[in-house]
Amino acid sequence: MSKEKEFVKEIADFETDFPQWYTDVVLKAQLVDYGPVKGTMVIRPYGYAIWEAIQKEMDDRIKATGHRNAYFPLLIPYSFLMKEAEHVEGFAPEVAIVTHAGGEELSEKLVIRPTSETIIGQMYSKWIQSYRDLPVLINQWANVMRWEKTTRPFLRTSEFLWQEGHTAHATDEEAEEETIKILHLYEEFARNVLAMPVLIGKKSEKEKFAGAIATYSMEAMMKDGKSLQAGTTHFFGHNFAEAFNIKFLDKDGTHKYVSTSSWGASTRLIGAIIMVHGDQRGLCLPPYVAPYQVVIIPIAQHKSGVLDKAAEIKANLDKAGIRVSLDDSDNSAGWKFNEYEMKGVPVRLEIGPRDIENGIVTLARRDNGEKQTLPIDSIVEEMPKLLKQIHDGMYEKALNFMNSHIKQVENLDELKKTVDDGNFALTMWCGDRECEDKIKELTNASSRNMPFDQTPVGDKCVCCGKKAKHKIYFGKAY
RNA sequence: CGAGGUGUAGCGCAGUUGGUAGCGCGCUUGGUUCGGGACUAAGAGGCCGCGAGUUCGAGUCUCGCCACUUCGACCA
Repeated sequence: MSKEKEFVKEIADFETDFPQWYTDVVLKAQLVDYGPVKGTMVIRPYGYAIWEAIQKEMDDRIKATGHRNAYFPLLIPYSFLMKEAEHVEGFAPEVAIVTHAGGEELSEKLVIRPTSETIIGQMYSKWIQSYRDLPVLINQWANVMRWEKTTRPFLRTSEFLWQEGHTAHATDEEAEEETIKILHLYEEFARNVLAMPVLIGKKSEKEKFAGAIATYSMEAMMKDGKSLQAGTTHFFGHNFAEAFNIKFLDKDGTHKYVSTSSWGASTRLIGAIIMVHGDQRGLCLPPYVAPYQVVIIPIAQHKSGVLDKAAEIKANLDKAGIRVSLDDSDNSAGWKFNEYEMKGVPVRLEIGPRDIENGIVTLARRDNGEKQTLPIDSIVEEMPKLLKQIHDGMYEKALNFMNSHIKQVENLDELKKTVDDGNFALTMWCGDRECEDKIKELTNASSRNMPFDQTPVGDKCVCCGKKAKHKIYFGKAY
């Protein structure tokens, strides 16, 4: 067996053992390490750099829609969590609680935030007095903790990083409009930054957020045909306003409850990138979030001039704002090729004595494996165009994959077969919780969401056969 | 919480009937290499998960505990 095949064997087989492949890649590409506390992960510099790129792009978009960043405390009085009935029911089983501090038992237990609706609601009740104070549009970048029973790096960890937006509005219409506006922001972000196609729509009652009137989500399809909820937005109406007494004096001189929304996207997006774009060789990072967009591998670097030329190319790309790394370690060139392919670097430039003689570099694309040569003089000019091409190619490929794995179904047998084969099922549903539960029990698939385009694909519920109310996606999920 | 599995070098593992602690990778140093995971020589590295017991003697046998892990169950 060749060395190359042995290497490939080191990562679990992509086709047959996708979960293990995922874990291998996450650890071997040095995105994370397991933390000493069960269920936590240490995000290593290479993984964190992806998060920083996501943060920057997302933050720009959030601010462009008029939101501002703020920060609220990590610890929340236990009583706050208790104020909204559904919310406490949803989150109580998975919160971590601080009982002691300063060497004494606390008179009131403190919850480590699983999400910040409650503490932000408390503050909004102080801050909001008049219709002139509205809307309040605040976002925070923070860590949260949910004590999950089983965990997987990025996809479900006890502690994770996210942005959570919390808004308060004068009317329900305005608040719901906000949740849908942000959902579209998420979709645009996934498409243009992560090269990741998603399905957006409304969640069922069963799947919605604890305490919400309506929850919307973007669902991405992983390479094994399972779904990952990659971002959600929630419309609360008066639920939290009543629980936290958030009222304003309106123009007509009467006190009214505000209407609130919240929305979040987390480090789970990194897991989505891995499972949407990865392949048997490892990660394949979308150019706009890749910590290094280009890696330069000098060949026979001990020969005079090679490292100098490589450094010169790096300096020029640096100047042009391209994220670039030069690996001048004394590992062999072949080792480096495999290393950076596993780490998902979009573009590799090889520069050796032969290239220098000819005034060219050899260029290899991670996304499709194509190799070409490029005059050294044109690298800086060509690189942004190439990165765009790679991004577009990756989106196209993922979109084709998703579209070819969505099947219309009309009955339970078809639904089961479809999701078992690694597809999403698009179908009609009567809207009853009973049918949804039955589908989950029979097929292990859950409802994903109901698209905004509700053009029917039938008139009978896939489960009970009665008149259908909603067009909806079902799929197995992470 | 239920059922299984595993704890031995940084990582992955072997260790027979109880008798000096091993292998591969990685790491350090030197030499030869360098266009798809190079070769070679010499090194460093151990509380065998923790605690009790049996024994002349325990990585190995017995009991207890702890941790991790897989599959369920649970779950934004």
